[in-house]
Amino acid sequence: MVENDDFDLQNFLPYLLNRAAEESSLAFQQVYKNKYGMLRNEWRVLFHLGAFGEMTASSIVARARIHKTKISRAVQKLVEKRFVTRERSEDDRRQEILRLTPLGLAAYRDLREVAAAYDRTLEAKFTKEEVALLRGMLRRLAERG
Amino acid sequence: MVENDDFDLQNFLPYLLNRAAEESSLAFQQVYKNKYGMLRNEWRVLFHLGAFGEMTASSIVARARIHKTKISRAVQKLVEKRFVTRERSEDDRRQEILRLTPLGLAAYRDLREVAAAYDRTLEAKFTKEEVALLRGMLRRLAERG
DNA sequence: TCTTGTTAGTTACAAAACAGACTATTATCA
DNA sequence: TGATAATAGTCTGTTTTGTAACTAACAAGA
Repeated sequence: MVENDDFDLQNFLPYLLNRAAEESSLAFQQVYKNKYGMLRNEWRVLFHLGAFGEMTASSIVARARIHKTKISRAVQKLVEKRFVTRERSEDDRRQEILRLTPLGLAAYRDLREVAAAYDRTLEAKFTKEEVALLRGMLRRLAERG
Repeated sequence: MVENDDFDLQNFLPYLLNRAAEESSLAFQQVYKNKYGMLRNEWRVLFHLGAFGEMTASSIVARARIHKTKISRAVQKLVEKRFVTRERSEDDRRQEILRLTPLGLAAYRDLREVAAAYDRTLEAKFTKEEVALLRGMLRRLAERG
């Protein structure tokens, strides 16, 4: 029987990452959920459109690595909320060009401020160097494969 | 509409943490899902029982910070799979004492090996010092509040 | 033209998560 | 003691997600 008393669940990186991700998402989640009735995928789409300008659903899929069915549903909700418009592309009529409405832009700007402020409170737990290292490591862990 | 601002979604810690958590959970998830038909909360319960011995549902709730309805359902599934037994406590008849069966223990040991090996491949991306720092930071981020 | 294949996005149905009500048992305290 | 609150755990109805099939538009070769 294989014994491995060195293994500790509390040190298992996927476990720690999940716990940290869940806990650190809570406070921000309260805001976009209570103030704008959004779900996680909705603010992600909103932020992509706010940050990168008009995009198609598939370009958001490629950039955010969220499954296309989630994007599809998030876009539907955002259109219902009048935060986003969609227009069929002339170049390729399969594509829909997504854009923020003025209402969506206002929500984006508001939430972006909230996110930036919240990020600063998270960063304040560590030194600048630690935060930079953490971001780099998280990026490597988030890579495919 | 690309705006000039200092906030970058790609640097937002909750976003990075979620991405890293999702990506780093995938490979291990394949194993406990395909090999044992388990869900995330099921392996978490299994690992708690394997690591700490017999526990009640509420002590797992306290330790793992998973909602009690999730624990309840995970335990039901594990009992159906013959990995776990439950016995009503004599001291407090509201409580149920959960224990791994020999089958459950074997699954735990197998998955623990897989987890340990997988953790080593994640760690191999960084230096020992970086990994230690990462764990410390993730723990602080996972703290309440 | 006629396949055959690819891509954009939606839909349908099952699986799973979430939230709150609920039962049963124990604890507290006037 | 009796009233009230707290705790352990389950159940139920509603959302949300996951998976795969689907429509529609484009593309490329024979």
